[in-house]
Amino acid sequence: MNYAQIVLPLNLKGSFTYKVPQELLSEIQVGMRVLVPFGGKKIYTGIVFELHDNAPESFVAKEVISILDDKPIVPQEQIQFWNWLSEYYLSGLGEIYRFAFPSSLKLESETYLKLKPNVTVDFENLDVNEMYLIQALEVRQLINLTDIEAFIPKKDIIKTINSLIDLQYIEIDEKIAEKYKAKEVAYVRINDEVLKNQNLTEIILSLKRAQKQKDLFLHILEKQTENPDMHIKKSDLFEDGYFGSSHFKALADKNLVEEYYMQKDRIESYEGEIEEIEELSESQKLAKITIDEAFEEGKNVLLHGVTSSGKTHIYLEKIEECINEGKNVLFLLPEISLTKQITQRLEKKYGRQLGFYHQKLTDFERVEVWRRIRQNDIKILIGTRNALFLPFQNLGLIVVDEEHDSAYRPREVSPYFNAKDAALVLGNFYNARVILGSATPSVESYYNARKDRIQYVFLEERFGKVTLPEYELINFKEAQDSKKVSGNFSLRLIDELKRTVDEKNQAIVLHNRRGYANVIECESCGYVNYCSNCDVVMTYHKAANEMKCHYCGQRASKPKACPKCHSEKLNERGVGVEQIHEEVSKLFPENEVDRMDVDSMRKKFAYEKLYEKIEDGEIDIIVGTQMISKGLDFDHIELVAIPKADSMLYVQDFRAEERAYQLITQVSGRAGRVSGKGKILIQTFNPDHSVFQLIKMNNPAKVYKYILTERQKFHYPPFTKLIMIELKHRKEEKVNRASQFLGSVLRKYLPEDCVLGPEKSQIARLNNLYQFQILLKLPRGKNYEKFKKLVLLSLKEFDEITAYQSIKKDVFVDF
DNA sequence: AGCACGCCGACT
DNA sequence: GTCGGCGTGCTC
Repeated sequence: MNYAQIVLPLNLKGSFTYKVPQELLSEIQVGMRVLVPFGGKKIYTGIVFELHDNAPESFVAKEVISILDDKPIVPQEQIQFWNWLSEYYLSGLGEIYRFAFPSSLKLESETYLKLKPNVTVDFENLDVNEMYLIQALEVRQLINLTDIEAFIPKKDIIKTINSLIDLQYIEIDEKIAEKYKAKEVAYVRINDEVLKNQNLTEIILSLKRAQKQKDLFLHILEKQTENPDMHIKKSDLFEDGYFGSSHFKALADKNLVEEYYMQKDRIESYEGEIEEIEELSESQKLAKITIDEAFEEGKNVLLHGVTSSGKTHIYLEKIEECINEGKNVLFLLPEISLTKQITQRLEKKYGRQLGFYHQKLTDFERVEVWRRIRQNDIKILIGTRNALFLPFQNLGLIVVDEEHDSAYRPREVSPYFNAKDAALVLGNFYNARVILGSATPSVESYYNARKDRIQYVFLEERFGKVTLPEYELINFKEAQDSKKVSGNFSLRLIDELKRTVDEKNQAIVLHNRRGYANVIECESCGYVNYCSNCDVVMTYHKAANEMKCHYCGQRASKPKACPKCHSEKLNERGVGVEQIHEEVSKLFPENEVDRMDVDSMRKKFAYEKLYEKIEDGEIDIIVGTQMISKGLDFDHIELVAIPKADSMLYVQDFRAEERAYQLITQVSGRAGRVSGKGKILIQTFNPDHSVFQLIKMNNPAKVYKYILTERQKFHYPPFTKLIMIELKHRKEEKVNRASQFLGSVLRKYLPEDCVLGPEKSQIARLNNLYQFQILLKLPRGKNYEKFKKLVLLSLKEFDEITAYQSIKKDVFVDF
C-alpha cells in the first residue's frame, strides 16, 4: 500500500494519487486527514479515500507530507455515503468534502510549522532557503505557510519544508493546525497544602484584619467540605457582589486558595429538570406498533400524520427506545429556527446528551460538535441537512421531520442533494432505521410508501380528539359580479375575519408573494423595471420604498416617472403580501395586524418578538407568506384565510399543485389546534379546481391519487427520473452554442423523447449570467442506471471541448 | 477552485 | 517601451 487516493477540498473531479512515504506507511488509514502539496505552492488538508499499490503511469506522484489524525476522522460509513452522493448526484468528492467539513478542520495554508525539540541543526549542509526557515523558526517558534512566502520564493516552499521534515529538523504543529481551542472555565479550591499542614484557626486568625478575605475563605471552605466532588466556579463567588476579585487575589497571593481551569463545552446544555413524556393516545400506539414491526423487518417508515396528530410524540418514543438500546439518533429538520417544541421536550429529557448542528453555528461550535460526536458524547443530534456528514459512531435511528420541505434540497448550494433521500441511504450504510415524517408527505415518498418500498403509517386523528379544520371555498368571481367585494377581499371573508377577532381569537391571512406589487408598469408606454443583472422584473416593496430583485437581491429606488416616456402614470400590477397587509389593516383599523415574511423578519429577533406578541394575544391578524405555515403553534388561531389562492397554482412548475396542497394544508393546521373549530377560507376564481375540491374533502389519499394520476399522464416523477442540466455564461451566444452542442450529444445517446431542450431558463439571465437548460426525462428502474451512464458519457464528451470549459455547468439529479 | 502562462490594449 | 486585462490549461 504505497499509494493513496486523496480527496482535496477543491471543486475538481475525483481524487488525486499521492505516494505514502516509508515512515507514514504504518500509520496511514482510510478516512484520515493528511497534508499534501498541490500545484506549485499550495498545501491542502486532504482525506485518504483509498490505499493501494498501483503506481501511476502518466505522472509522478508527490508525497504525503504528514498525517493529521491518529485515527480516521471520516468513518467507513461516511466514506460509503460520500461515494454514493458523488455517483448518484454526479458531483465531485471534493465538493462533498468541502460541504461536509467545518473549515477549521480543513485548513489550507494556515498550517503551522515548528522546530523539533532538542535538535542540533547542521547548517553546513543546508541550502539558503532551508537556513532562512530554520533561523526564522529559532526566533518565532511557530510559522505558517503564508508567513514563509515573505522570505522563500513560492516555488521553493514545499521543497524546503519537505526536505527539513525529512531531515527531522521541523514538524507540523497539529494543535495549531486545528486552530480550535476549547473554552476554559476557572474554578477555585482551597490549597491542598494548607489543609494538610496548617491549623485552620491559625489561618482564620491571620485573616482577622481582612474581614472579606476571611469570609471568602470560609465560604469556599464550606462549599468544599459540603460536597468535595463539586467544582466551585470562580465566577459564582462574585455573583452577588459581596466579594470582589481583589479579595480572591489576596487569598491566592497568600497561597491559601488556588484557581484551576477546566474545559467547558462551547455549546450551552440544558441542566434543569428532566421531564417524562405524556402517554401516547390509542391511535398513536397503533401507529407505533406498525413502526416497530416495520423496523423489525429492517424497513424504513413514512409517518403521515395530519397536523396536530402528535408525530413528535411518536418520534420521542422511538428516540428513547433507540437510546435505551445504546445507539444514537439523528433528528433532521428543514431549518433550525423552527424547532422550539421538539427541542424543548428533548432538552428536558436528555439534557447534556443532546447536540445541535446547523448553518448558524460558528466554525468553533461546529468543531466542538464534531468532537463530541466522534467521542460518542452525544446521543441525539438535532440538525439541518449538513448534519448528515457528522462522524456518527453508532447511529441507530434517523428522523427526517417535515420531509416534504424544500429546504432539504436547496437549489443554490452544491452539492445538490436531497437530504431526505440521502438520509435513507445513510441510514442503510449505518444499518440504522429511518422515519420520514410529515403532515403532507412529498408525492415521491407517498408513492414509495404505496409501492411498499417503505412502510406507510397514517395518523389520521388529531391529538386530544380535536377535529380537523373545516374548509370553505369562496367563489371570488361570483362575489365580484354581485359587488360583494372590497379590494381583494370578498365580504364573506371580511365577515369571517371580523367574527374571529370579535371573539378575541386570532386569524392568519396567507398570501405567498413577497413585496407590495409585482410590477410597476408605465400606463402609456408599457415600460417595466427590469433588474440590471437579471432578466426579471423588479418587485415594488412599499415598506422599504424600493424596488428589489428577488433573485440577485439588487435594490433600486422606485421610479417617480417612466424613464422612457416620462409619463407619471405608473400602474402597480400583481398583488404582494405587503398590499394584502395594507388592505387588512385598513379593513380592521381597531385591530393589531402584523406582517410576517422574509422582508419583515430580517431584523434581529424580529421573529422572536412577533412570536411573543402572538403568544400574548397582542396580535389579532397575522398576514404572511409561506413562512407562517411553519412553527406557529398557538392555541387561539381559529381562522386561516387565503384571499388569492389561485396565485399558488399558476406557477410554471409540475410540482405547483403538490406545493399548493402542502402549503394550504400546513397553514390550515395552525387553526383550531385546541378548540377543534378551525376554519379555512379559500378564495378563488376557480372553486371547481380539483386541488381545491379535494382539499375541501379533507381526504389526503384522494389528493395524492389525483396528483399521481396527473404525474403519470405527463410522465413526471415519481414515474420518471428528471435530470436538469443548466449551463451559464456571461455571453449569451456562447452558452447558447454550448447548450445546442450538449443537446445534440445527449440526443446521440438517448432516445429523442428523453431530451427536452435546450432552451433559455425561465430566468434567462441571473446575476449577469445567461442560462440555458436541458431537461432529461429518464425511465425508472433498470434502464435508469444505463441511461445515466450515457448522460455521464455525454457530459464527458462536452467537457473535452476546450472552448466550452469556461461555461459553468450544474447538474441537478432528481430535479 | 487557484494559479501561471501568454497574448493584446492604455499608459509612465 | 511596460503594466495589467482575462482567456486557457493544469494541478496527483
